[in-house]
Amino acid sequence: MRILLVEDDPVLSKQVKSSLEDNGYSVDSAFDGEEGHYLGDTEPYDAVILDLGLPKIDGITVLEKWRKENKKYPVLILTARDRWSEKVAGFDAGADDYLTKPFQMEELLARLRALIRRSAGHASSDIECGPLKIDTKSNKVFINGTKLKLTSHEYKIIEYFLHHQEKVISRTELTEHIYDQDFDRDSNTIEVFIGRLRKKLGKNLIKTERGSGYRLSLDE
Amino acid sequence: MRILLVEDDPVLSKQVKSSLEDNGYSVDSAFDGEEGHYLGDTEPYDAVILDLGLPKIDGITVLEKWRKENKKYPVLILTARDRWSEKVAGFDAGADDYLTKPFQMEELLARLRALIRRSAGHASSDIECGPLKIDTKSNKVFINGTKLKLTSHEYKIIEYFLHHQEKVISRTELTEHIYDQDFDRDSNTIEVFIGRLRKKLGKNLIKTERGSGYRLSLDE
DNA sequence: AGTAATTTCGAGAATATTTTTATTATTAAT
DNA sequence: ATTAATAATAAAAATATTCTCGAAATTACT
Repeated sequence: MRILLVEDDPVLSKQVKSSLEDNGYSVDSAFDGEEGHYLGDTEPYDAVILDLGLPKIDGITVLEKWRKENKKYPVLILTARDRWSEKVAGFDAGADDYLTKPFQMEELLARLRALIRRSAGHASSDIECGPLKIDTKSNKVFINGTKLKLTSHEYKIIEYFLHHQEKVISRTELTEHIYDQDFDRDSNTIEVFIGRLRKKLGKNLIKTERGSGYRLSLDE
Repeated sequence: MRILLVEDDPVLSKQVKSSLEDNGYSVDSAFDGEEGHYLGDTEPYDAVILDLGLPKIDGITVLEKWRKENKKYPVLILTARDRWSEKVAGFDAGADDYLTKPFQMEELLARLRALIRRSAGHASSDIECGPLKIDTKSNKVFINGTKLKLTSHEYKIIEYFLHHQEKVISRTELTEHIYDQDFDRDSNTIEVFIGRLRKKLGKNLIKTERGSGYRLSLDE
């Protein structure tokens, strides 16, 4: 984990940096707002610790700039002042947390852990198979990057296939996962859906395993 | 946004709840650890405010249970005690923020806003989607820079959408996050609100995903 | 407090889309 | 070549969504 520490007091900065490093972080230090802003702009940090009272550019301004430039890393503001109105301003400028000096190093470390843990919770939800890609969060389906329009049952089916690539899936298995419980399965609905999916996705992604079911696969 | 407030002091609880509601949140209250744990387990909250000193089950234990059960909502811990070692324990149990009593309501609101937007992956308090922009701190909505007049429910809905751009949101999910606990919902309220929002925002921002719900998105 | 204005809610009709069924055509295996 | 399994097509049925209008509830105003 890489941290940017923007703090003008050289004693405190050194002390915090060394504690962070003891705890396994890589730390870059900046000693004024300008330097801090530049580093935050150009390097990919996992979190930033930002003092408010800084030479050259004020901390809040630096933060606002980053947010305007769409920097997403979590920012923990560190400050001597303890007035709540300033905290409110800080949060609304895009700060994720606030800690007032003097502080216990353990508390800083705990807040930092919480911050990083939370910002890590936004992993992608994509699954792919060759030219086919779905985003399970937005229920979107792409073939070679262009979005397809699928109905909700079509989507359920292709999602099930993508979760079980290469596996032969019987009509029964598919039915059981698409519908809840009881369903008269002596109709040809599944076949119809497979047909429609093939028309939309291209002929050769869903193979038919005669006698057993279907299989999603790239190779022949 | 729907909030769970777990606080045993009835005076404070009532006071906080009413402030939250004034600011557009839907609030469920629990008055001991057991009730709190149960609610947090069964209802989908956008954030939880949790007191530490609770009857029946202690706050930290409740939090640990939730995290073990994989509950993801952000938790803000509220406590009279101000010793950092307890804070550290709270964070490591999975808390996302900490506020010590007594506190300024504005600070609680600011921390809550930060928590919710961060958990949705947004850095600053302005969230946009194409021509649409909201300011979550003043609850204002703009389309191409001009301010819109939305009713409070309309605002709640569009805010939820903006926090979850591109995600398909079912009517149920929407209902659960807009209203608190008791609400029948076998009416077409959601559809009516969607209709009105589309009239105000323009037809093509809120897509309907037939069979699943709605989605806020720019592309087709 | 009483009244007016606005907002929310509920029901039914109109519309649009998806799912199912039925039928016919095609394919693969023996 | 015959047969069973699968695919394609189109039309019917089921379902989901939008719209509109008025009643009820809430909020704002005097």
